Amino acid sequence: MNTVRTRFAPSPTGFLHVGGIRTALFAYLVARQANGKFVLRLEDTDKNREVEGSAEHLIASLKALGLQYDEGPDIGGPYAPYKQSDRLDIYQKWAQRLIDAGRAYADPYTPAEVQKFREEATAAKKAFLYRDHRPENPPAWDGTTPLRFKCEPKAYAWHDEVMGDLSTGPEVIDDFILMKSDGYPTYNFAHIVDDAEMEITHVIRGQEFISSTPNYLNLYEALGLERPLLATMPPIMNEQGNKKLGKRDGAKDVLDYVRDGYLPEALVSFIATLGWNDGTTQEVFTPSELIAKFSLDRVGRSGARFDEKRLLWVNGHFIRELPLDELAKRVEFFWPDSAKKAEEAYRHRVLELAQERLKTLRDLPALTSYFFEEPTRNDSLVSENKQLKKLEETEITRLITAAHEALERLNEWNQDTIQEALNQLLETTGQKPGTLFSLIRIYTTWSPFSPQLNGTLALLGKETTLKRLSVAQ
RNA sequence: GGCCCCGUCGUCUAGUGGUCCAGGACGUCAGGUUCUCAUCCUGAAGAUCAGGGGUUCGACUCCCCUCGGGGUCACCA
Repeated sequence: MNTVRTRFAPSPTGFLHVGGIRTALFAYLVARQANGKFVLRLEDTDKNREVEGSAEHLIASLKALGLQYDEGPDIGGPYAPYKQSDRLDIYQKWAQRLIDAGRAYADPYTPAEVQKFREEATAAKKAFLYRDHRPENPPAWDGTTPLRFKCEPKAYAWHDEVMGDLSTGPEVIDDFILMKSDGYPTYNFAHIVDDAEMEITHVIRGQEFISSTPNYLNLYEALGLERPLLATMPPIMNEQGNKKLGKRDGAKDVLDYVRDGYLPEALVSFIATLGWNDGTTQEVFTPSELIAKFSLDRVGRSGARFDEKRLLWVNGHFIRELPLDELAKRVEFFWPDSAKKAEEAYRHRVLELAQERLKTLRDLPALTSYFFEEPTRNDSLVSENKQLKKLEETEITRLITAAHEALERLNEWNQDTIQEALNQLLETTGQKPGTLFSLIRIYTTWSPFSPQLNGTLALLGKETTLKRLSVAQ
């Protein structure tokens, strides 16, 4: 049995969004699961569309999600180079083979002439086929015109690892362009050559390629190549579900999700379960679970919408599952500035209180700033509070003062002693917890919400707590 | 328009002829955890399985048609 080799072959024409990353993820999982190799190949044969810096961006995105490849343009490998623009001689060689075999020929038409053929077909409500205009005696190819594949039209039936059995008639087979007049190969040609040269065993790609697959099958035959296993992914749709998710309608850069405080493993689990599940009721998967359980034949065939709400839930789930030490490392860049001066151990304890409240790491400052800096008094928190708005000003002062006194008497300052003091305070003041505790919380944090009161005060410390409670008068 | 693919709660999905008047999760709503937010727990609403024909003793599951959605028909990938 040959080693499984999968590849992710993006073109460096922009950032990597969640739709693209899923293909990469599945290719990665298939390779890891089989103890095979995952290859990154850059398909940079369209110099007009190439975007400066996007190759680096692509690489950074894969690494951010932990999809480490074994061979690639930046790390090399046994089948280098991994950038198509560095492999032009290879395509040239394979093109020559087709020419020699009489299976490729120079396109003698001007672009305008081809365009005219196309318009005629459209006017006749027919699909355009170049081969209907195949020249009888094409000139020798000198590299300045497109080189076309001389196809052999026929019906195909083939198996797709995800889509199942597919078939088409001969009417979809055409003389597509192999080499462009600028000397670069087309995707259609280059990927087949490269997959063969790089001994790729599984071609995992999006469904936009499904209709050209019969043409690829035809080319494999002409080249005498055994075709790899084919797996076609269903599209990821936008939130409205009416279009393939694309950059134009809100598909976000995966690195933006990381910057916004999403955990890589949450992104990975969420994206994997967009169209795949293991058949049980398990909803979230760690990366190693995915490697163990993933299978192409359990990938669904219909398009799935990208639901941010669910992603948020998955992210919160992973945040809560993280050991505190690990979470501390992950939030390093998300602390508010004021926290950076605080001691590590203190930050750790704040984080512990915040952990179950975080949906994204980015929520951290809003949830914890009052532990590190003096909060800004905001009386609307009192006046708009259901329990507190009916309290007289003098009553508020009385309660805060009483709280100050009761807490000031404490010799030991911890959650338990504080809770005890608060409980006694309920009795002596005759107030309900909903009133008294809310009031104390607001005066000590000036935040719309905070962790449980005794824990908050314990962490704030006696000095800070008393100071904030004496602002009352 | 031709060709190809797809169609189960708002969303992600389980379901491969009977155990499904359809299960789980997100979201929503209600309640509980001495206060808020979150977590956690409990419960509720929510799908005539796109529609119509078949086949069958019996169809979400098989076949056909219709409708809806998507993809493709580039010297883009």
